[in-house]
Amino acid sequence: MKVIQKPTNARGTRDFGPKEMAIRSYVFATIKRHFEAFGFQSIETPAMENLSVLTGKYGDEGDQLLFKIINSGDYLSKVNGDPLALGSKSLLPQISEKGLRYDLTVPFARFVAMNRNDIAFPFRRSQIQPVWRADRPQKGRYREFYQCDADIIGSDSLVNEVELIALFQAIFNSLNLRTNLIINSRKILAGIVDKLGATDLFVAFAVSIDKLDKIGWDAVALELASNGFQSNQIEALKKLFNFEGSNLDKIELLTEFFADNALGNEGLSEIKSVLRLSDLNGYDNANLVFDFKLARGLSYYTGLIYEGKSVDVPFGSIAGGGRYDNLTAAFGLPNMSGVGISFGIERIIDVMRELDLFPDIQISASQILFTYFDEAGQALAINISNQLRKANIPSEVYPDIVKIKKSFEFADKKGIPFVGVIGEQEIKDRSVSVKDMKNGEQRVLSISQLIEYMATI
RNA sequence: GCGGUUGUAGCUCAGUUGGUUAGAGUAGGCGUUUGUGGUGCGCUUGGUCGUGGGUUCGAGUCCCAUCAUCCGCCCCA
Repeated sequence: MKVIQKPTNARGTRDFGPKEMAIRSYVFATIKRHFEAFGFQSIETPAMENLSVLTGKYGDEGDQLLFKIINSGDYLSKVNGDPLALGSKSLLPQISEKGLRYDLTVPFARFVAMNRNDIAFPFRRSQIQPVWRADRPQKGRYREFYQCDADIIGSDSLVNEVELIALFQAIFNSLNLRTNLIINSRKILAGIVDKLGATDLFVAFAVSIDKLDKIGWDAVALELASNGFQSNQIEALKKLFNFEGSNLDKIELLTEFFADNALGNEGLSEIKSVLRLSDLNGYDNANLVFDFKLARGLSYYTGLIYEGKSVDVPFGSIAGGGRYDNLTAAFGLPNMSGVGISFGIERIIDVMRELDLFPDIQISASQILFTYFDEAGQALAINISNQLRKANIPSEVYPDIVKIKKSFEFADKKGIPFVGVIGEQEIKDRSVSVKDMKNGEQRVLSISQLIEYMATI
């Protein structure tokens, strides 16, 4: 038969074979373990949401990256007017009412608004599910990827921020990955433009400043100028943003800068509290860095924001989050402040792979493969295999009567560490010849001896 | 959405200024005398050269379009 079509993955998506899954499971399990240790309760939400839930939460850019699902049935027949004349923009709402989730936070906000009466606040929820973005894929960027979210909603205490920082540190400590957790407050950024008398330029300011590390001050200054900043304002910003120093030095600098600016000072005192409470944790490979350049894109953040980065591999951020005060208001539940952090497992894995931090991840497979020469051997193999499984020893039976060499090659290729041979003599004695594939040693064991032996491996 | 890169066997790639039946390594299959794998040796399957047009006596090679890929930008995990 001729293959008409070359099979490929949809753009920006990947398959995960057994080897990748072993790695992924390990990272997922680590994250999950810490989520549970901090008392987060896991939930799941559907892959698709009504577009009304998703749109308008991520800014214009985000809205464009939403995957829309076309309505079922003869969707064109229900369109009001000539579809072609309408144009994509006005046609869209008529032919699509659902979309794939873009992150886990907005669906969570919907969940909270819907279940407000059943939830004990403050609610700690964790959620590990894939999200989809119609982005152009490139290095470290996919169209389908998992997020691992932990949020605390229904409390505006800074203790929650501190807890999430501790969670961040605990996870990367376990993964043995050196990271910086960069923190800032949207209030500080807002305070800065306030102080300069450029309050309405906040968004342009945040976007440009965020790029400072990447493109350098001169390019940022140009961008600021083209966005309407005056040269004296840019001079003032230059002084702030070219400053180098410790967390405390930066706080000192800003204290002076803000003077009587209420918003800026509020942000600053939040940072101070968080730093003070977090200093007690004592994790040494997850540094806490206050950096008032950090802006972050998602438009719903209102207070403290964070971003985790690998120290050794520059790869964009591998975790991020912040406080959002009004997210559930869009779903009819006002005054519900929340704070969350999201771990980008795809990038964490990419970074760890780069650093070769997966030393002895075992691909799960059977511990022993049974092979035989005839139907009597086959029956005994099935029987013994089931006895082993009852003792929690993964095992499998080679499905065919073949040259024994073949089944040994199979075990070798699959990484099964033991092969049990059941021939005439073994059937008579109800025993198994067990070969250790690593060193080639072979011994004859009774069934009960085999179970005992395999259990000690 | 914008700019660039690359598309030849399952995978990694070669293919000389367009010239006969398109190559290698690796993976796969068979064998190496039949109750024993990893290295060796021998044989072997497998490609309408991303797709569709065009130029030419002749196209894997040149031109156009299209799709996919990877890398930047925007934005983001």
